[in-house]
Amino acid sequence: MVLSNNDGCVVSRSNEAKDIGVAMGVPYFKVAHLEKQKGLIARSSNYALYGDMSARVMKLLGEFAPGQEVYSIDECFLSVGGLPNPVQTGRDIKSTVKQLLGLPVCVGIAPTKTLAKLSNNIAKSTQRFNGVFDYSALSEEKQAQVLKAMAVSKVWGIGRNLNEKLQSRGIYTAYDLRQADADQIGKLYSVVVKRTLLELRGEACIGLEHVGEARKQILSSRSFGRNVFELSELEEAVSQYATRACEKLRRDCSVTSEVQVSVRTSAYSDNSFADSKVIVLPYATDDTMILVKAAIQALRQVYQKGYSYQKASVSFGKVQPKEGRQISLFAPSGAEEKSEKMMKALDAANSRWGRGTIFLAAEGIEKPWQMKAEHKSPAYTSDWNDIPRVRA
DNA sequence: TCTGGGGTCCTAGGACCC
DNA sequence: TCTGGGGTCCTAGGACCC
Repeated sequence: MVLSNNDGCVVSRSNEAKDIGVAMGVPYFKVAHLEKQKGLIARSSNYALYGDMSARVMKLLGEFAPGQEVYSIDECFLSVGGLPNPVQTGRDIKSTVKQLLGLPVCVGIAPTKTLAKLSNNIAKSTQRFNGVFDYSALSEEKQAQVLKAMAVSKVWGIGRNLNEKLQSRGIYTAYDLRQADADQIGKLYSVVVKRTLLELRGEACIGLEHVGEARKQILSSRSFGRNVFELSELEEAVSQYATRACEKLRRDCSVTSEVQVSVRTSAYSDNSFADSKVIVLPYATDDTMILVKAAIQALRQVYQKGYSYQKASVSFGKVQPKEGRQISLFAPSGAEEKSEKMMKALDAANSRWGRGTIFLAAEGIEKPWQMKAEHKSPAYTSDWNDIPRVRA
């Protein structure tokens, strides 16, 4: 099983782990005894490894179709409309990824994203389809049958809340939703649910998004490895999170003028506290030093002595493209160029010699608050020191 | 007695996703 | 003792404009 950040919860399980009763999302400490009793193996999240393997898979998949949207670390949509035999393409995808990268993938084929997700779900869970399921090739009766067998809660876009509301109106399956009155559903809930309904009918309402569009909000947030009481330690953490967020910001070629800092105690604590504060800058920037300073300023306003803090986060709002931004009328002349050069040098050094090669002293050195990752697998594909040894 | 019409922008909060 | 992180979109309501 794979654990969330800070070795907190179970976020992914092998079939063997499921078989011995490890539930999705349970806190690690509640199943840790199974390691000794049943041979359960826990791994900390390893984003360097997953990110690298994901990039390889996505690059490969992109070669199979004219259009691609990378939707998450392990999913993408391909537009196969113009291809002569989508099912064959699906099989080719599966065998190529397996051969070149050693990873199993499943393919769902349908006229809309919502139906494609649903089809993928079937490809994954029904053995006899061998990992490729084509909804569009089914007769109308078969399609209805498939939708009747699918709980509405499993439909993409229907979460817990909507599921409850829909059930109270007698809508239990994907089929029930598809047959409902679209305008009425739109009025009762939202256009989002109406779109989902239309997509189930095969009417494409959610287009393929362009890859590489800049984010509108950037967040860096972590739980601490142990509880934190002192402002000085929170300042270190907030400096580090702001630094991370700045790296993301510059990678997107964006700037921000709004820095929000949040802190909170554990939600399970008796003496709980949570607050946040926004600092608005006079002009948008991507300069780590300016943004860290703003973050610390916000933190000092939000900090209250006497609480046992569990988590802090830094988020940038009002994120906009760097190109064409409004520059400052009052910044000292030459400051922009200087900052530009400094950030370039910083990013170049950290990219070449590894994150944290050059950092602000405000982040601290020892970092006793750093999150836990006590069961981490090696970064096999992204760190020279961790390259698998075939023979020694 | 009777007080317009047509917009935009912003924010907080809720819902969803992986 | 111990309970994740990072996003998106939509809506309602307030404030404001001419």
